[in-house]
Amino acid sequence: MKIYEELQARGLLAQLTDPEEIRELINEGKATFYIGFDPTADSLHVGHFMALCLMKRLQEAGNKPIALIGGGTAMIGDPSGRSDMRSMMTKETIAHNCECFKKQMSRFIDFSGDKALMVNNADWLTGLNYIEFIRDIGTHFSVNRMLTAECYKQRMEKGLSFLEFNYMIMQSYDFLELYKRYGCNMQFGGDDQWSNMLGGTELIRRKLGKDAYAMTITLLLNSEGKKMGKTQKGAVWLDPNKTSPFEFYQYWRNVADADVLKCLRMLTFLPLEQIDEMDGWEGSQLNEAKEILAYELTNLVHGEEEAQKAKEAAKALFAGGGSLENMPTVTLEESHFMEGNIDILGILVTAGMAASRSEARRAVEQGGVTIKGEKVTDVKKAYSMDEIAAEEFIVKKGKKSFKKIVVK
RNA sequence: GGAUGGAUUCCCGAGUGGCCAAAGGGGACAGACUGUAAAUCUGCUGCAAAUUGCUUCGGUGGUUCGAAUCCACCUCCAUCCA
Repeated sequence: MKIYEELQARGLLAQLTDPEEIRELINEGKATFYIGFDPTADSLHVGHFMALCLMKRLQEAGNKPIALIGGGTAMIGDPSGRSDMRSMMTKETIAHNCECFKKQMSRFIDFSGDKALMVNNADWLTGLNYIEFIRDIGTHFSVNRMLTAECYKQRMEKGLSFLEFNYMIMQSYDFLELYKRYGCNMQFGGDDQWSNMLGGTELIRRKLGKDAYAMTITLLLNSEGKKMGKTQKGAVWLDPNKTSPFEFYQYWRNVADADVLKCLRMLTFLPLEQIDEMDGWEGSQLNEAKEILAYELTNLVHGEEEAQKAKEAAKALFAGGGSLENMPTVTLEESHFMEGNIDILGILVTAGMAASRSEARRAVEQGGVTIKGEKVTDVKKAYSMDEIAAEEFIVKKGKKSFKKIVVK
């Protein structure tokens, strides 16, 4: 099975400008393609992960990826899929984020030799001369047409600033620039980028008379139609300091039944035959598929050792047995204790399991807190330093939140 | 530049002088049921030394015994006119 067919079978392809041409291009390994990443945070998240996997897959098939970091476009902000304006970021923040992105990407993509490139569009965008630019590029864009694009339509109701309106033009210009500099003939992106991407292919045609292609990746939505990789607390990050491998593992361990197979197909590198076998699984057997999914993804992002640890910890907590070694641990310092004691509310707050003492109090009052297997009913219950240090001090809040407490 | 409408807690949204830490819904959290799923039901949802105290309704001042609510100025947003 060639790469194009594989991508299709995994359900990754959404929209393509020219399916036949693209198929030939990537199957022959003749594509030089780019994917843009806006450095809006200091870590990549699950949404980017899909794009990275795609780059990896295509690179393995002999194509050349360019990772474009949007240091320039980040200063504008993409209005696609947003109902309100982005808050503006400072140049310093953007520069910092770009650095973080670079580090993380190197884990997935082989940048050695000439196999892949990483460039920053700030290199060509920040120096642009306004008059020259609008004469040169602006003439090729019809406002009437731009307004019919889906990404702007949504914003017509809420309001759209001229700044953001320019995003599409900037992104199109990126494509043109990459085509000229590196012979980049294809762009990939999330499905919400479609109209921005088409802008680029058209600009290249008008400006250079050449063909370029665009292809979008299916957005990973859960069965409720919401973007996956987001929790209430924010995105699921790839940076272990922002989302620990254990949390990362748990996120995938807990996906809804309806989403497991889709995730396996779209996110993992497991052979399709193996995934197809799981397709018939139901009930508790489907639970195993979730374990596989969680393990595979943690392995990809954090490595085998971390994946194994997360799996062990999960087993220990939920199924009994397994090792308690690798459970997320919180270390208390002497300053956390008042006269040698710390109360239950203090433990919950310090461990990050409750945002405030009030919240912790509620959890205890409702019978949601267990320590060393025993339910805590007294809000005022306190523990001494020795008690905590003596044996495995496991705090459980609710069904899925566990922390091991140790004393420094 | 002019006219009008608006800004309320995580989100949507009610509240036009005390009965307001602020209705209702969503979400989150906790409990029951379960498979670490979904659905359903129940509780809960500003903070704290907790039958009490403190801080919140875009911002700053003011009126009042008392202001989310009235007044002045400011900031931001939307719609229409230019």
